[in-house]
Amino acid sequence: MRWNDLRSEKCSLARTLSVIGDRWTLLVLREAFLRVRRFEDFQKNLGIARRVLTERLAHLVEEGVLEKRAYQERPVRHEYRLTQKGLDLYPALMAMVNWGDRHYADAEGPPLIHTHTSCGHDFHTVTTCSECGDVVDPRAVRVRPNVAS
Amino acid sequence: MRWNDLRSEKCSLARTLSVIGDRWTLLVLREAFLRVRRFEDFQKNLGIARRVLTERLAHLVEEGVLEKRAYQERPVRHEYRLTQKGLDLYPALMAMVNWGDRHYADAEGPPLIHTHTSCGHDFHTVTTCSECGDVVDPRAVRVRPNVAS
DNA sequence: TAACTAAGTCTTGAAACGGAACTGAGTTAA
DNA sequence: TTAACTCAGTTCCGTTTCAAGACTTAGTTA
Repeated sequence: MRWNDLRSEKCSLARTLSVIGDRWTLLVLREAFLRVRRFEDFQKNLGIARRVLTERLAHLVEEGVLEKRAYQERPVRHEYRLTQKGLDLYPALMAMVNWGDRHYADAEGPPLIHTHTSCGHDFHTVTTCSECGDVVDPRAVRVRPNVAS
Repeated sequence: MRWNDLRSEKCSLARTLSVIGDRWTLLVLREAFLRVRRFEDFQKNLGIARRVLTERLAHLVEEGVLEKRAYQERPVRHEYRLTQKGLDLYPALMAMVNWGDRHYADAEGPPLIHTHTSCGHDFHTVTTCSECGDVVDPRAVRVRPNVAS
């Protein structure tokens, strides 16, 4: 299976992976969530090959995850900002951060502390059921194909 | 940056990606969550190159995400099962599935329907704050380095 | 005029991948 | 009791992608 085939799979995970499913893209998005916006800054922070960065940014723009806009003319310089669709990836990123925090933190604890400004506390994300609000245990989930589709 | 360097980054996302950060690994885990356990079944369902599958399964076993156990002797045959650490990846997988459902579903809706057996409803996951229980908006989060670490 | 900056593009050798054939231990069918 | 089959890999080879670093372009500052 090739990258482009992923997009046409009847699977939302595969479709998501066709957009963000490689290591560099996720790290680019990490930087974007940390408010990095410029090519040079992405490149310096990540040590990514410039050609690969060019290609990944273009792909994310094409998919509507990032928006490219000029922040000055003469010379024209662009920045890359998360769109709403990009912000919607936050739960996925945070779920991975949480897993890393839980299973790969060193003795001093996780590398970053997250504060929820609306309640004022340091926090981590919790994955709950949209219907009953309880924490979701994967063993309590059954899956069936959507017959309509 | 090479794959192995990711592991030693002071970033939980990078560390997580060093384990599950490539397209095939995530698809292998999708199958595992759908209760696939055998080499041949992973291979057939995914169309993955056998060498790549061998390598990914070994890596996931090494990291403690999957457990390899014999399900018969004579001839010895093994199966791969999610460990608790593997099950802990459920929020990450589901967050990606949700994003795909939201942004890439076709007219008939998402490919799969998930039912929460403990409340009986079809559902999707919601990412909430561990402290106040509200849905987390990324714009309401501030991040700081863990000074202890 | 010279150095500098941002945002790329180009080149080259190394690593990873896809596809398909091959292996080996044991089992079932003729 | 040989032939075909199954599962779980391993090997080989040509193609694709990647890493690293040099080069380019448009305009700015010293």
